[in-house]
Amino acid sequence: MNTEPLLQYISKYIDLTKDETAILLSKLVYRKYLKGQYVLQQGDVCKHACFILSGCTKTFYMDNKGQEHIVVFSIEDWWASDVGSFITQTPADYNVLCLEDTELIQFSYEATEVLYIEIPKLERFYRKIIESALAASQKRIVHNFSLSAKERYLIFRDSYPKIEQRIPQYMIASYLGITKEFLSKIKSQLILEQ
Amino acid sequence: MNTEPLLQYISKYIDLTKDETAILLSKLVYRKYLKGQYVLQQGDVCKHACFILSGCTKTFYMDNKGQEHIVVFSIEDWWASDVGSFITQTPADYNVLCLEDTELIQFSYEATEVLYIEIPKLERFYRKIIESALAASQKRIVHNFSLSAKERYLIFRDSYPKIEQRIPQYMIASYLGITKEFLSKIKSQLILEQ
DNA sequence: AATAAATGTTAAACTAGATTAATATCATTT
DNA sequence: AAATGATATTAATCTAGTTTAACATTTATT
Repeated sequence: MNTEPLLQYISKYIDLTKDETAILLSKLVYRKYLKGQYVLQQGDVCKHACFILSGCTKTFYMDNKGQEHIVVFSIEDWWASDVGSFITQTPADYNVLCLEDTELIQFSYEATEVLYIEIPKLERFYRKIIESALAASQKRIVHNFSLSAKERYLIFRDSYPKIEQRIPQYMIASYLGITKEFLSKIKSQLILEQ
Repeated sequence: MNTEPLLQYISKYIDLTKDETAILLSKLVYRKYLKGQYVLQQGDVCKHACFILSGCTKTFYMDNKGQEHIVVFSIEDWWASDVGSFITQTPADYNVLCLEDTELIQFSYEATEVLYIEIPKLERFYRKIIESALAASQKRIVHNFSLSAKERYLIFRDSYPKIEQRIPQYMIASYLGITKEFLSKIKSQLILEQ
């Protein structure tokens, strides 16, 4: 497995010695999924936090009316998992599905528990990642309340230009919390405006 | 200051020795606010993570149309701060205002940095808290998309029965992301139904 | 190249929730 | 007990976003 992207990523937060790096890598598992495969299905326990090397996933929730709601898209150098399920080892609320062939590195729950003890620094690393994810999540709640669908779309487009091009429009609508028809309307409006 | 509630709370996640507890307490500051006072104002840097001993705060965001959006209510045994601002030490997006006279324990940013080094176990403690907060925040995003205002109100009422009684209805409406008039309508509907 | 499958657009009718505005209730102060 | 300010209700009108349904376009498959 190509561990460079992960080590690079970790080094932004903490410094690992050679020995520590060796321990870390010995606990990790490489896994490749094909487009259309599930990394996690709601109802199953999320046994791995996954660091994406290549490809793209959507994390979504299927409500009791059978409607799909996309929580987040994940691409290279980011994570895919159901945090709630992973930390409590209880059934997941979310599905993680590959939108492209996807290579990732799995941190199993057991491995993280051991790693936190063997390399306490990793607590700090993981804490920092989760802190930023929480800040982003809270900002999204506020945006959903205070901004119109059009404003939210513009922010999404600016924040994730790379993602927009790789993903069908109806999924972006689901991420924004609107229908595909309405997103289509917004886009044609934007074209008229400029 | 009465440190019992905090120590009790921490002990749910990690075990501290007497020495560690002493170090921890030596870095903390007790602070009392009156009803109506700000613990944090948007634009200021969030210099403290605050553990609430008594009282109640609202964390809210004032949008550019002058509208207030409540992100969270915090009471005894919970935290109040702007995580994003605190971890990056950049200006806050949120305000934290006391809805009652409020006693709290301040963890300054500098103190937490020192404490993480002196008592590495605290990384684990804080990581776990943040993880649950993230899981809760993600669940809220999905709820806001997939549930009607009425369903969201019922979930709020069930999840935070203690909070509902202490807080004016128009603030609960703001937390739910609806107008006070519409919440009023929902409540009268619920009365008719039963 | 032809067909099927997936994705995107348009427009009309509809609804959850917002806005406005008037009135009612409750708590606090004088 | 009257008066003030804060909170809550009700009803009419309005709008952002949904639903339904028909059609258009792009992509993948044979």
